[in-house]
Amino acid sequence: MSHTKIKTIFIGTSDFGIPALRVLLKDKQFEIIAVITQPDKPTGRKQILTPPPIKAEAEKYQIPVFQPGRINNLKSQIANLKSQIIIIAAYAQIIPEEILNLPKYGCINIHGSLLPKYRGAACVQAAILNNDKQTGITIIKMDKGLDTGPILWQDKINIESGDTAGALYEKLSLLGAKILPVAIKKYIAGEIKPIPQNNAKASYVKRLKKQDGLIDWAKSAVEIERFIRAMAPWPSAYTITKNKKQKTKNSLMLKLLESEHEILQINKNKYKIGEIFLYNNKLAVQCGKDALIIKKLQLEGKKEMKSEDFIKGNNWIIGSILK
RNA sequence: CGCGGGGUAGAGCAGUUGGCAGCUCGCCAGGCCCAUAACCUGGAGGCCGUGGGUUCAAAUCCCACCCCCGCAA
Repeated sequence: MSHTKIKTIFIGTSDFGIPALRVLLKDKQFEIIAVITQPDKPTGRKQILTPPPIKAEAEKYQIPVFQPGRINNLKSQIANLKSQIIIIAAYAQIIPEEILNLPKYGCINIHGSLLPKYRGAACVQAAILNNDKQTGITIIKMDKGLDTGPILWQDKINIESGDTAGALYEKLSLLGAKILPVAIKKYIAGEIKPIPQNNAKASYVKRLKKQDGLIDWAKSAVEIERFIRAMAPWPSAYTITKNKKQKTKNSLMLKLLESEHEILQINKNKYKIGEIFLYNNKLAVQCGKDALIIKKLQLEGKKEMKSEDFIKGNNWIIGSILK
């Protein structure tokens, strides 16, 4: 390992990359010469122009920040920086091949799944949805494909039974920060050789949309419980219910935030699929198989609340059918 | 000026042709019962988000502001 610092550019947008960025900033073997992130965007209810989390972090350390609308436009400047390596974590833009080839050691990506499984954006959610017992972080050397580059390092993490996508995302973010410097150093020292991914085992998960959170009550309670965790905190699992005041509104969106499945010994003909009923004073919904006990929910325009509290003022909902 | 919902008892909600502030749950006391988280009776608990205005009279109508939330991003 040389005594000079590794000149590094960090590219990322969401807070997923923040722990990794911090670790690199503290590590004396790295010198972050620039951070590239998405442009500030209007966000929140007032549409206030807000910088991406990574930018806010970089500015604390007076690191130069670039925010190109398209990273391709920044090609020459990246070349001028003469970085030896580029780290990418959740940037939300495709990096063109010409840029990938600029740094001596190439571009390194932190990905939140055990590649080649779950290439793409919704990798964390996919692991929960598919009932995986483990997921992890894969450090790859990027090539022109989407998350297809050869693997430098991989580390696993257990998925706990109550893990939401949000919780898992955070754990993975920390895991990524832990293994990233190790992987890079070993790679630069020539101690590890990138291993090509087995494309035959690859799967791809596309970015989620709000609409993907719609619950299908015909599925089993076990599946829906998992679905709710996978959609939390975003896009969040939701269902549609008729409003009590049907004259003014047709329907309301009901977000389900936390639940537990329970195998109920009830007559199959007692409740219809999607029907809401009380079970031990708790809110329950009949699913295709078994029933789901709802613990926490949120009505459109309201704060999230425990289902017991919700019932106190909304018992009209009992007996209605969710679709 | 991005669109929209909301602030009423500890919690969740009703209550707009202005007219004594209600419901469910919880809480307190008593009763019933072998017993109870069940049931009955009684009770406490409110600046109706804030400040103005209209009115004999405002939770309700008008104006301004604060706070919370959904969509969107």
